[in-house]
Amino acid sequence: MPRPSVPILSGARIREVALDIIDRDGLDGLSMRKLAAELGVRAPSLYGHVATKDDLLHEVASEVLEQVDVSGFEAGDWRRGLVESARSYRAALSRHPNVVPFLAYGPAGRGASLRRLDVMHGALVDAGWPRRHATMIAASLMYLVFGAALSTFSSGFSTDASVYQGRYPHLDKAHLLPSVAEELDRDSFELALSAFVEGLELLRASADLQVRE
Amino acid sequence: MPRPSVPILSGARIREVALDIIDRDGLDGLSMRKLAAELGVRAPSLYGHVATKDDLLHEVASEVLEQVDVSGFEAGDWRRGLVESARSYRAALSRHPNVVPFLAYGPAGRGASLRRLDVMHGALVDAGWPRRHATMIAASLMYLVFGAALSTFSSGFSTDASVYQGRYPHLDKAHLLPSVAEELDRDSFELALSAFVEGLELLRASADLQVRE
DNA sequence: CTCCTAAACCGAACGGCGTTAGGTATAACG
DNA sequence: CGTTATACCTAACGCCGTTCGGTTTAGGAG
Repeated sequence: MPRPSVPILSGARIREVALDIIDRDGLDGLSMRKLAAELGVRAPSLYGHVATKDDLLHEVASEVLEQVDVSGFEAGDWRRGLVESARSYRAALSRHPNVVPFLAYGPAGRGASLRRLDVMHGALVDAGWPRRHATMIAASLMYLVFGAALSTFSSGFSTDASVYQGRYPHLDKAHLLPSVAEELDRDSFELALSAFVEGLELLRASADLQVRE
Repeated sequence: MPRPSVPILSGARIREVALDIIDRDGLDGLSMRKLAAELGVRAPSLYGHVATKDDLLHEVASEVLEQVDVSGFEAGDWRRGLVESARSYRAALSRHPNVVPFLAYGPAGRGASLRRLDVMHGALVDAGWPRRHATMIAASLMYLVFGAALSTFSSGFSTDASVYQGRYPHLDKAHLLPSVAEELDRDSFELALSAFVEGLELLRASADLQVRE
């Protein structure tokens, strides 16, 4: 058991299995002992590769966010950039929804995430938005994206139909089926996104903002 | 110490101190033993009043959300209703930001929270929005509100100015001061909110949606 | 006034957690 | 071939949520 001929563990493999467990069992379902067991190893061995569980979670979260693609801004169209980036964020997060609660504890305000925000900010400024507005627009998009990722809505609604029995007369009940809830969540996101971007365009046109086309 | 003449514990007092601890020490800073100690009691005694820690957290979260006021819809103006409800949500959540990560685990899809959504939904339908749109608009507002509550932006940015040293050329650095970050977060929220509502109005006017004034 | 029951707290303990200290066998290198 | 650093291990610490089985007393019944 000591010093195997070929190392069992590596940072990458640990992160991979950790993410698997989180996807399968939820954020609370991940323990260092379980993670070790699934790697064929005992818990303390992990600490040769990972400083702390919290560190590991940050690394996993970063890997998830690494999938986000903000290249939609490259075409020079800020609206298209916003829409496509938002969709990419949502896609990355909804691929691993159980990671989102961890992000809620306060994001890794560093690394790849910041780099993406920097790209967005630069593109918005290039499009003529004032720097402060660029910052606010980027922040707003994060609100939308992370809020949607919480899936507060569908996952909170789709369970336990009996609760609804005559109690909430206005709410329609179609979203009780998981598949419908999922579609509703996607449509809601698209609605929010397009309304937001259209609203920005309106603001740009109406206010004294000189925004380059 | 058994059976004091006047009971030390009550559900309300437990929730109150629990929320204090969460506000002060964060969500992870709350343990049943610490909570008991601050109430002048031992941990097992809590279980006479609370089924489980998770239950307690749900109760505390519900109390926080109880502060949300959706009466803005009563005037019959759906836009004002949306804006004022969103502000009320944000106010309630930013009063207790450390509770938000718990909400991220999946909201209590029941009780007061649903009742509020029902009010919103009803008001939107009364204003002429199709039921499905009403549902999506309510969901979108939740995205915005909870996303903003994560404070992903300012709290993630305002720390550790050294990280920025020349690395993210486009991001301005004004938000590194906490007070500025807070203001920026508020302004970003207002921007997102008004852009969203204006975008909805645009959608209402342009599409084949017959919405009553 | 007494008896009884139920309430409201307690100590001890269980299993699980993240993490550290110290040990051991082997792979890799000089 | 000897040494050293590697990559794993066992044991243990202190914390956690929670359960069990007391123990004392408040509050109502006769």
